[in-house]
Amino acid sequence: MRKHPQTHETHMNIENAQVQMRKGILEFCILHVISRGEVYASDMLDELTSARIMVVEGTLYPLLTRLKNAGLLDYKWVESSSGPPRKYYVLTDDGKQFLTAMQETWLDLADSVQTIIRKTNDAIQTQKTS
Amino acid sequence: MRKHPQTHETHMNIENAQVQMRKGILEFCILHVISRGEVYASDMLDELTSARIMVVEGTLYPLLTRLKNAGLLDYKWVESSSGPPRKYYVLTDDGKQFLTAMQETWLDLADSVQTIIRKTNDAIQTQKTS
DNA sequence: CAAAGGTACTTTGCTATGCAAGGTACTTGG
DNA sequence: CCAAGTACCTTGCATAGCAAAGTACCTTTG
Repeated sequence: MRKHPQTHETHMNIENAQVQMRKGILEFCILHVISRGEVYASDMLDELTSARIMVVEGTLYPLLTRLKNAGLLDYKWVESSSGPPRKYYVLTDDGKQFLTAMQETWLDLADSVQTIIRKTNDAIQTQKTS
Repeated sequence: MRKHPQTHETHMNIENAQVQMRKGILEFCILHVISRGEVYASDMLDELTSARIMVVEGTLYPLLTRLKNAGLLDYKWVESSSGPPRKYYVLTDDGKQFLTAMQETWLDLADSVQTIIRKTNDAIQTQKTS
């Protein structure tokens, strides 16, 4: 059964654009937070929220599972004095290496976007003075 | 009864991470390039490639269609002296407004990530001096 | 004009992944 | 036992990047 005609219906609003922009960067940010020392999911949620990077459970848990399966993370169960046990995560050696590579990617990307923005500003200046 | 963990087989390599990071930012970069003046797809590919933002036809054309359908872009056909006619794109007023909002989103995001990176560096310094 | 080659735009099928919502499981206190 | 709190997990869907294949138009060459 064929799908709808190719309407490309979208939710092209700024909220959705923000969601799209965050994609892929979450992974980087989470590795960063874990790199500082053992943390469990709620710690990460707090950390990221305080840095204004919105992330929810339904995103975080599958992501942690993927990173664990990829060998970038390891965890141990730790009893809590007030509730169920928690999974405390740490980076593996592969994870540390991966984080370094991602940081380079991020810095390159941020630089590239800065280049785009600057070129636009240059173009506007040229228009004004001509 | 706890179920078995799900496998979540992934391609957790740095190339894929780079792809993920670019998502959502492409839209912003393309709006930027178009904001400078009328361009057609090959112009955009050249511009973005020269800023080291990799993008291919299979990504660009559907994205342009989405942006057009969302009312952010408009285009006109222009004859070429050497080949088939080209679609020259411009931003609509909505598109300009949207670009402004996206730029704010980008700057916020870049700042948030910078905060994360700085906090990690602070944590490492504290570890060393303790 | 027919074939070949170049340029430009489009579509298909697949995959990854964010997310809302709902579910499972353990602990403590009444 | 039941209710509330905390923590971790799963399901189902939508978005969007991408490789590759397809369509269409134009120019050049014989």
